[in-house]
Amino acid sequence: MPSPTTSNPAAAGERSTRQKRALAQALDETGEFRSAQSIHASLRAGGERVGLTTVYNQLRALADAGSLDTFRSPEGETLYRRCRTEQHHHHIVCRRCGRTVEIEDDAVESWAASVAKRAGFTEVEHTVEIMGLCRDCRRT
Amino acid sequence: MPSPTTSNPAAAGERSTRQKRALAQALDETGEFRSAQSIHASLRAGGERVGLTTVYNQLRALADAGSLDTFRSPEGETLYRRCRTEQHHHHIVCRRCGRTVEIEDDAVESWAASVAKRAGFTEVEHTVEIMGLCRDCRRT
DNA sequence: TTGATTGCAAAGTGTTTGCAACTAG
DNA sequence: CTAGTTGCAAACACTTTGCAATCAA
Repeated sequence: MPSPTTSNPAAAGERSTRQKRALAQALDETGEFRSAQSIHASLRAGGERVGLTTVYNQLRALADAGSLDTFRSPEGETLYRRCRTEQHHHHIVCRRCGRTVEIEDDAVESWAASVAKRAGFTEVEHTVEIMGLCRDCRRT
Repeated sequence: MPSPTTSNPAAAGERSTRQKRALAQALDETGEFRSAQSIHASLRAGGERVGLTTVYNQLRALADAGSLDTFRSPEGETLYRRCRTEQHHHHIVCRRCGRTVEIEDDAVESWAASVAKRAGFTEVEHTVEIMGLCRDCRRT
């Protein structure tokens, strides 16, 4: 999306609600990737009264705003995690257990940029998916 | 009678049907990752009479048997591709007109390999999508 | 013949949306 | 007040399953 980014991060009327706070806390507690369903279950288990729809709505909003990293598990769930690095980055995903490792390496970034430029493309953006077997899943 | 070690994967009564053949051909034609829905649509468009259920059934069977690689798209679809050992190439896609340019550059290949190795992953494979505006679509 | 295969219809997932009630500012 | 939020219920998209009809060997 060639977004003319007219969106101010700390945008207009954005309220602080009990639900949002609970969700934010849940995300901070476990820095790992978690599914909406799982987060919702935890909140409920913890006594928080939050609707599943709200969890979905908020997670998507946060992800769209760039505050959360997302990735699809092999089982088909969308997993969310608080962003750790501000910069654009990629992940390696274990195709067996779904475990992910973050990649912070500018090499691809510049590679993609130069390759695109050479082909005459502008306003470039890219996605990279690396899959493999992690150490633990290596033998079986 | 001595039980013959039933360890042959491609064993028992497996039939050759029109549908299976069509599906196999579709998979061979485009060596890229494709969704079940997309494959089914192509088959239908090509005049083949194949049920969506059958496409799903066969793709899953083939994947379980290890004949197909699978991977989840960010949109939530399961993508299938015939297994292969040979390296693949990538494309840059114009997000406006859809024109694609082939990328021939091993840089990413080795980058992906080294990054994966550093993270302790094996049997690695990757996909790269670069999108942008091609020369012709640059100015509106 | 006979068991593998097909594919319609229906059931299941995870996720999104319509929208009336609710609430922070 | 009033626009941002909530969450139930219903809609959705993708995938799987039940099962009777079909068909390859």
